[in-house]
Amino acid sequence: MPSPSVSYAAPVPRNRPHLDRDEKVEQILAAAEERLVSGGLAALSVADIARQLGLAQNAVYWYFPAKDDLLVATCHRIIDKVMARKPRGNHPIDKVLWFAERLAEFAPLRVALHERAATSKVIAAFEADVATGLHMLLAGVLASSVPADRVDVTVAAVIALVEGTFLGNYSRKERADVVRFGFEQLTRP
Amino acid sequence: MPSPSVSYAAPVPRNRPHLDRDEKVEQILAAAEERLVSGGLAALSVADIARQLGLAQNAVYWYFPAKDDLLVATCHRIIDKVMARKPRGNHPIDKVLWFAERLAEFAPLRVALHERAATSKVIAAFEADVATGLHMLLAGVLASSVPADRVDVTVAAVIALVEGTFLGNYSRKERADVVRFGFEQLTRP
DNA sequence: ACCTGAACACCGTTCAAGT
DNA sequence: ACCTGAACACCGTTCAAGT
Repeated sequence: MPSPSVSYAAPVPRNRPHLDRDEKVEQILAAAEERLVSGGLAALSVADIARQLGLAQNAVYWYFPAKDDLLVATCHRIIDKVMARKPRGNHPIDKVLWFAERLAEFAPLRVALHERAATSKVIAAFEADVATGLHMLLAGVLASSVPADRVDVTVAAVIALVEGTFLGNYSRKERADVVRFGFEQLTRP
Repeated sequence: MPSPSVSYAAPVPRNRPHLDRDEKVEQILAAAEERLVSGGLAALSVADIARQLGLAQNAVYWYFPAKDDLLVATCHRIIDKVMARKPRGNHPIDKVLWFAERLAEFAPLRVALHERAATSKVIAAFEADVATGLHMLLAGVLASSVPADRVDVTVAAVIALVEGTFLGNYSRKERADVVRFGFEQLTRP
């Protein structure tokens, strides 16, 4: 009779209730983030993640009922990481440049998110949330240096300026130059 | 013996060399444009187009060796249509607003193009071509109203501003307001 | 030159079943 | 609660073959 230590049919446990749930979610999100940041939406594949983790695809579907939910959760994770870090410098332009650089790291993600928002309600809602959050954040930064009746349109223009560079092939320095110039012009009295 | 007029097995001719080649390409491109403009890259499917035209998928692959080539050709077609129409008004701001509106009609396409450029060399090259073309066009428009040493950065900022609105959920009027304000500020001496 | 048929390797998603 | 296995309907792409 075969020794219990010899397991040729199931080298991987079929179930892992002993592991912490958050830890398992974390594994999935980490794998998703890696793919998403490096290669955009096209690189995010549920099947591929399951393969890497040695799971069946349905193991992922247990935690995230659809790919869009995984996408939203991953974006949330990334944004939280960014927000945890605080920008250096006190001048508005420094803060804006800092955010522009942080966001630029995830430019393909930003684009991918908008692509999916056309089809998925979950993604559209999330994108709207992030947009208003970003708008309010920047409005707070500009409140002291821009006349009140111009804050909204200025904020919208600055955000468009920054995000617009995501669609171009900018180097780090080129983007900084354009954003700096644009910001100074847009916030002139 | 069966009458030659009864054809139960092949109601559609298996080949159509009698049709003009350009006309067949046109059919494919029209179908592709329809999907691309309405639903972005996700809605562009070679299989789906072939289904609509009553062809095998390989019939499409005969004219376009890969999906990326079909995408580029469709974008070319759309851009040519836009460029064929001339903007009204002589002031720079009128021209910019006109272009912003035209481009906005194909915002999902612009985003989809950038998404694919990360993976496909064909798309990347096309995107770069369009970008330089647009840059030169706008530089010509601004040459008379902006100091020479500022033209490049101003053009880059204006393009980023316009394209940045494609990533937001703007109505026609909101976009016009933001672009108008942004353009006036960016081109101030 | 032009097109079909069939296959390949990949998706996201779902159902039924197991522990 | 958690996970597997198998299937479904869809992709883009390729090969071999037909006219």
